[in-house]
Amino acid sequence: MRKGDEALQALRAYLAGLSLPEGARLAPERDLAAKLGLSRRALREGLARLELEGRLWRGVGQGTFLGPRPASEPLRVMPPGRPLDIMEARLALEPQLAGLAAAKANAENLAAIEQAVRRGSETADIESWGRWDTALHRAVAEAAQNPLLLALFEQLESCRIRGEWSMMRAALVDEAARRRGVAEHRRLAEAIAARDPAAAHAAMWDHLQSVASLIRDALRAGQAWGPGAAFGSVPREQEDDRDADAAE
Amino acid sequence: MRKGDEALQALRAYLAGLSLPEGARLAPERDLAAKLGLSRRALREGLARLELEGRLWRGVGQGTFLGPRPASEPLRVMPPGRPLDIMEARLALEPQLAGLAAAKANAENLAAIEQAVRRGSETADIESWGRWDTALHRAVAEAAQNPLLLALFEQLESCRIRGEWSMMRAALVDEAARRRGVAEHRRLAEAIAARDPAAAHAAMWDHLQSVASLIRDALRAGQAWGPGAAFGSVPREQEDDRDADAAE
DNA sequence: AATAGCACCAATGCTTTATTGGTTCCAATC
DNA sequence: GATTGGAACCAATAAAGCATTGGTGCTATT
Repeated sequence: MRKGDEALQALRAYLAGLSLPEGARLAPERDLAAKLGLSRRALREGLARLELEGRLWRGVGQGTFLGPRPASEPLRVMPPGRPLDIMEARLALEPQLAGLAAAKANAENLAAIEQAVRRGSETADIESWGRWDTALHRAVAEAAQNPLLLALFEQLESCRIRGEWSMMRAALVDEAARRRGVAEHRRLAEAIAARDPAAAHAAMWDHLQSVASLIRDALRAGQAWGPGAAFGSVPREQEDDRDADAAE
Repeated sequence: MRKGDEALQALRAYLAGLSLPEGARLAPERDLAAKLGLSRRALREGLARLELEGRLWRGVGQGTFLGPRPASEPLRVMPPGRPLDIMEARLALEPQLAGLAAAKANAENLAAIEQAVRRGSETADIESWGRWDTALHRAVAEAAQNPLLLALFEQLESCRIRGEWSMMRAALVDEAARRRGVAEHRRLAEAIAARDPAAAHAAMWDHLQSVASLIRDALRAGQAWGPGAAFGSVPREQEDDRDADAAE
C-alpha cells in the first residue's frame, strides 16, 4: 500500500492544482498514470480511495468523472405490480384520461379511437383483439392532450406488459368477455365523440371494472396472482371530469 | 386511382393468401412491388389505404407491419411539462390517491399526514412550507397503499421539481395563499382520518384547484410559462363524487 | 510480498454503412 | 392532360464496425 498512498497524494495534488469543476472528466487511467509518473495499478489504488470518498466516480467505457454519480439516471423502473394493483391504478387514471379526451380530442384522435374500436370488433382472434384493446386505451390517453398524463399512462402500460398480463388475457378472456369488451369500447368511443366527459369517464370506469371482475374471478378460482388491492368493493363513479373545457 | 385500386386488390389477395400473423413484417416496398408486378407508386397507394384502415402501419427505416402501431417504449424520463399541464395531471391523479388513502391508510400513514399538516402550519418560512407541502402530498400518495400509484405520483413529482416550479412557488405564494393552503391541507387530513373517501377526494381537488388558480393568475400577469393545459378557463367547482369506496 | 508491466475482457460511445419508407422530378402512356 | 412508371434523392432507423475505457488476471521483477 505504500505506492497506493503515494498515488493518492499525487492525485490530490493534481486535482487541487487544476481545480476542475464538478462533472469534469479526467484523463483515461493509462494517460493519467503516465502523466503523473505512476503505474496504473498504483493510480487505480488512489482512484479507488477517492471514489470511496465520493469525490469521483468511474464507469467502464465512459471514463472517470468528478462529483457524485449522476443520479444513475431517473431510472424509474415501475415495480412489477400485482394484477389487482394494476387495475386499481388504471381505475384511478384512465377514467380521468377519458374525461379529458372527451373535452379535448381532435379529429385525428377521434379517428384513431374509432378505428381501434372497429378493428377490435372485427377481429375474431383473441390475441389480436388484445392488441386493438391496447391501441384503444392508448388512443384515449393520447386524446387527453397532456404529455405528462400520457407518459404516466405509458409507465402503467409498461408494467402491465411485463408480468403475467398477456398470459392472463389469453387465459380469462373468452368470447363472451370479448363481446362485452367491444360493447364497452363502443360506448366509450361514442361518449368521447359526443364530447361528453362525464359519460366518457363513466364508460371507462365501467369497462375497467368489468376487466377487474374477470381478474377477481380468476383469482377466486385459485390462480396464484397474489392478494390484490382494494378497489373492488365500491363503485365511485363520475367525478370531476365535467367541463374539462376545450381551452387551448 | 385505377392502378391504386388494382394494387389494393392485389395486396388484399396477397395478404389473405399468406395469412400472416399480426405484427409480421412485410417485404420492403421495392421488393413487394416487383413480386406483385406493380409499380411502387401503385403499391404505395394500396398500402396507404390499408394503413388508413388500420390493418398495417409503416415506419421509415423500419418497414411495413401488420396490425396496430405498437406503443413506443415509455420514456425513462418524464417530459419537463408546462405548469398547467402538471396541474392538470395532478388534478387527475391526486384526488384519486386521496380517496384511496381515506379508505386504506394505516396508523403510520395518518401520523405522517398529520405531522406534515401540523409542521406546515407551524412554519412561517415560505420555502420550508413548500417542503412540508410536498411531504404531505407524498404521505397521502403513500397512504393509498398502491406501489404503482405511488410510483406514478413520484414520476409526476420528479418533473415538477425539475422545471420552474421552485421559483414559481417562491414567486406566487404569499402569506394569504399559505394560510389558505394550510386550511385546505387540514380539511384533507381530516377527511382521510375520518375515512371519508368522497370528502378526501373533494378536499384534494379543491386544494389543487386553488394552487392552479395561483398559477393561472401568474400566467395572466404576464409570466412567460407558455400556454397551459386546458383546465384553466372553467372554475369547475362542486363536484359530486358521491360514494367513493370504503372498500377493503 | 508488493509492484510494474502487459494482455485481455466487457461495457460504452462514436462512426460508418445499409436498409427502408417518403418525396420529388421527368418522361412515357393512355 | 391527367395518370402512371421509373429513377434518383432524402431522412429516419437500424445494424455493424471500430475505438475508447475501466476492470481483471497473469507473469516477471524487485
